[in-house]
Amino acid sequence: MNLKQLSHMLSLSQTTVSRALNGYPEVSEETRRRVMDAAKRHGYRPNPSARRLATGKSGMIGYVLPTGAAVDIDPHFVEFLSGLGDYARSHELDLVLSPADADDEETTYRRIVANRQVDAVYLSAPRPADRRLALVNTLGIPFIVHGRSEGLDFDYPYLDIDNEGAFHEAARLLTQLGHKRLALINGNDRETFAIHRERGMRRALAASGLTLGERQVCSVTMTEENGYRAARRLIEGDEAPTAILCSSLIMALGVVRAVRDLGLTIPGDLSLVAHDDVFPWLRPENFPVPLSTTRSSIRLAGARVAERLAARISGLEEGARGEVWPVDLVIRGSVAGAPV
Amino acid sequence: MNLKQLSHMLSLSQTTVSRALNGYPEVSEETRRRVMDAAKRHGYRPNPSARRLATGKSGMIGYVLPTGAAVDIDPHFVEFLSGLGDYARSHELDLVLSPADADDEETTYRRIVANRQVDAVYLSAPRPADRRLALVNTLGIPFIVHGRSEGLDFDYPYLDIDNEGAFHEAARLLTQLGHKRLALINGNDRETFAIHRERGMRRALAASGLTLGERQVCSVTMTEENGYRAARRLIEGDEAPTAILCSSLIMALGVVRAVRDLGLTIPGDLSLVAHDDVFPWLRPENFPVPLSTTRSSIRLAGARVAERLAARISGLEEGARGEVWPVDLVIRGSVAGAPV
DNA sequence: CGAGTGCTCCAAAGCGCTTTGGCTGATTTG
DNA sequence: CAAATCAGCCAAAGCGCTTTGGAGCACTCG
Repeated sequence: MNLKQLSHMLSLSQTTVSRALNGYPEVSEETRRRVMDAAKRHGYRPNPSARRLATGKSGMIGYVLPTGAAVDIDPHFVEFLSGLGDYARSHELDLVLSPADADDEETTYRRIVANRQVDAVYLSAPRPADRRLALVNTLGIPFIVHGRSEGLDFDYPYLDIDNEGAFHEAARLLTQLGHKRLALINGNDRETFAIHRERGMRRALAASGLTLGERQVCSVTMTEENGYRAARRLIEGDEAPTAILCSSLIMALGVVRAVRDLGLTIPGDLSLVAHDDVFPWLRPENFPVPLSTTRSSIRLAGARVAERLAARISGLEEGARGEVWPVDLVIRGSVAGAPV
Repeated sequence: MNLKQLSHMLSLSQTTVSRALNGYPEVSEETRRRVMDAAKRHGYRPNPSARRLATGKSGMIGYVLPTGAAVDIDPHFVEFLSGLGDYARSHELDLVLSPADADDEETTYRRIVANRQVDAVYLSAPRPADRRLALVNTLGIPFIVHGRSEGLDFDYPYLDIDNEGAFHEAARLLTQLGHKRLALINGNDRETFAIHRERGMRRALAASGLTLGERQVCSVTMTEENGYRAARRLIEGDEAPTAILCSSLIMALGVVRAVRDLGLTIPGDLSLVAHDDVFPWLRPENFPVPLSTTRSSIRLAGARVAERLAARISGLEEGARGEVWPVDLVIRGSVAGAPV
């Protein structure tokens, strides 16, 4: 069933039918109703390729997926996707994942924009002075960044959580509990979120006249194993920390294992706070000792990004609005006063 | 730069240019070279919407993503995606995720097929007599199933791992070690993979004259928490098992925690084997006691599915070929003889 | 009463590509 | 040597939709 057939059986022109369906004003309400009715009854659905060809719009949002033998997609991605999908579903938006060589995402961005495959894109895991943002910005396609960059000479729309504030609060709590030697097990410190977390932590320490030594900061890919290694290195080094901030629950698993292996206890010997993106399959309250966290649902962020993307596509949102969500600090059993 | 412009500057017809570019034979080699050259030099790229409209092909593969407030996307998905992306990237294939209400995926399948949005689709997590397969099969779009269904009156192409064999082997090992009371912590038993695993396990037990009681089998969503609960229920019940098979590493985390909470040890009091899909961020060898596993890389499966999908699209693969991959049984410290 | 004003609706021109059905001029073939 | 064949190219017809530029037809108003 296509437009031609439909309009023919209604004895109307394709123009009128098209307009009726797309809510244009120059068609009478009665006609519109008739058309809508017939369309529904015959299950008419406009062919998206044709529409795209005519309008240039696709009803899809894009994401360039860095891939490669050595590249692992972040497990956070799937939760973000859940949220995105939640919103997208109710608006008949599809998501196009364009796999790209992790070393050369630019070509892919150019391609999907040139091809008009998608109406908008979102970017994630931005770095300071991220070239992708500059590219996408000049390419002129609507976009939203999940996270923030830094040191760019233009503004852009983003959604981020207050990573700095979160780790500031967490560190402040620990210093208030008397901890003097803190350490940070962070994610990849080329990404802005990690930089912000470190910054927040340093600021809190500075307020108590403390500092964070170079050796008290680890920056690694967020795996259980890396959490374990980092924790061992920290604890077995001189100046062993009495409290650790950790950038992910998965790494926290490794920290907990390391602490156990070393015969220490949480929170007796070590206080631990980790960031929780709220996974359904791994929850901080179920850690051997319930884990204190800075919490922010990455899933909700996904839904919000989709919502804003949709708004930008339809012209409802414009400009470079940045949105920063506060992060909850949730205290559980894994923190205590500094050991004496 | 579009076809018209390009053909004009070459003083050729659009027909000829199009044919030259698409490798049709009715164009001389010299002309072809000239055209190819000019196309590359001017960075000509055919507009995919136009091409799609004309050919009906899109260069994209589709996946219907079940979503909903209560629906969590399986974290395995992201690893599968890594593999899929790896292959897709090198073949300029994009992946379209169409979010669907988890209770009504059919509408979405119909939509994406009717719309010709994608050239092929893949389905995952099939159930016995899965209606989606029947639907997709009659819809006539190329597809591949990751996993298998059962009880369907037609054949279909799939890629699966030997779940039954894997759990058969694992269970056999345990019985050989003298275990008499085994238990299974399985995934959702409405999905075929879970059924196969249980079947394999029962078969192995039967061979030793043992059986698996109803109460020795748990079927739950694969989260850490559910693993913990299931383990506690099993161990604290009467007829506590001396060995547990577990369908995922994430649940195994919970099992380990439960065992600890109860003051027991692995493998002294309980032997544990889990299925490992090979996540980069959680590895069985890094469990407190290195975990024995049945191992199969879900990432490789993703790549293979993409490869076969591409083959089907271009007509290189036909028919209902099923492919079943063997699963490695990897013995580590978490199994031992049955306690006396 | 004639011009102006809305309101509906339509024919036709794209959007950029592929593909069908020729049309040429050169080469073979009986 | 006329007829058949063939390689190489082209014009034009779609694919199914949106959108431009009117057209027709009441009505209103000075």
